[in-house]
Amino acid sequence: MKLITKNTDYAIRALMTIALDRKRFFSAKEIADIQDIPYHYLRRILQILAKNRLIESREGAGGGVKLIASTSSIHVSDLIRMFQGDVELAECLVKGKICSNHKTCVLRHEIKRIKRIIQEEFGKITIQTLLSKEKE
Amino acid sequence: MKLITKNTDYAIRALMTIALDRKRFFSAKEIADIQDIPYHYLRRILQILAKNRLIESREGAGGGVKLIASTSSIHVSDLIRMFQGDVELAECLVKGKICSNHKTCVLRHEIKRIKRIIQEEFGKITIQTLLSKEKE
DNA sequence: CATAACTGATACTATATTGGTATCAATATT
DNA sequence: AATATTGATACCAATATAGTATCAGTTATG
Repeated sequence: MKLITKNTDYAIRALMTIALDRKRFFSAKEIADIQDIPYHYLRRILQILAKNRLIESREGAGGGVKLIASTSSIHVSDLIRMFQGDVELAECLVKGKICSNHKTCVLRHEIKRIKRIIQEEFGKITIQTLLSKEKE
Repeated sequence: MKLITKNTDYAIRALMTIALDRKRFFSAKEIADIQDIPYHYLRRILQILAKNRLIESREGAGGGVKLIASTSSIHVSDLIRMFQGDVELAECLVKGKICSNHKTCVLRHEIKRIKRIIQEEFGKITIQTLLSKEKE
């Protein structure tokens, strides 16, 4: 059971890296080197973060990305949603046949409840949290 | 994010089905028909449940599987472990290079905590629970 | 203004995981 | 002997994740 995939993980690490200096632009290459993330893969991740307005990018020499969202407003749950899709509502299988019967729905209900918990827990963790705990 | 995969789901439904009559043997075909699960796939799942001593199987005509574990002793967390592997400890990437640095470990720590919670929550749900809630 | 250092967009490939099918031998019932 | 079953196992398909490559466009700077 995998809660966090590599792309989410890379996104978190990239954000933590550029949070260290909010003023300047970090190039993808620089971040990739620091965090040992495959360059091209990271580039795509950064593009997604940019589209979601967490970072701002600048093209051209001396360009790169810089953080625009506040570290405490970036919740890990948001990143998971961005990169792994939302808490997928386990569909009631088999053309409604099963679902009309209560059996599976009980399970679905429980799953939904647990997903809500997970969402909440990951919602408590922000880039800020991670950075501050790191210092301790 | 997928918490429960189809094989776990099928296993749960198969167990709920055979729990309805603990005395007799249900053939894989019968269960597959009732629950609309692909026959061959279900067969493999039943073999795993048998190896884990949740059900007992009998070969030959009139054979099949029957429940031997008590419904309240079968926790969904166990089934998840059986079919989806255990709470995978997100390995500290990149040959220790990253992990020596605290950054990622903070995240790993949080993930472990959340996995523990999930494990606990799924541990609260048993086949018994599902069957009784179904009746309400 | 040419060049180098960048990102945007996008297409492609590789690998892993999950879901599903098929087959044959062995066993029990009738 | 025929039939209905499981055991074991190999295979294939679909999907998701991870990673690579390329080209066009942009900006800084010598």
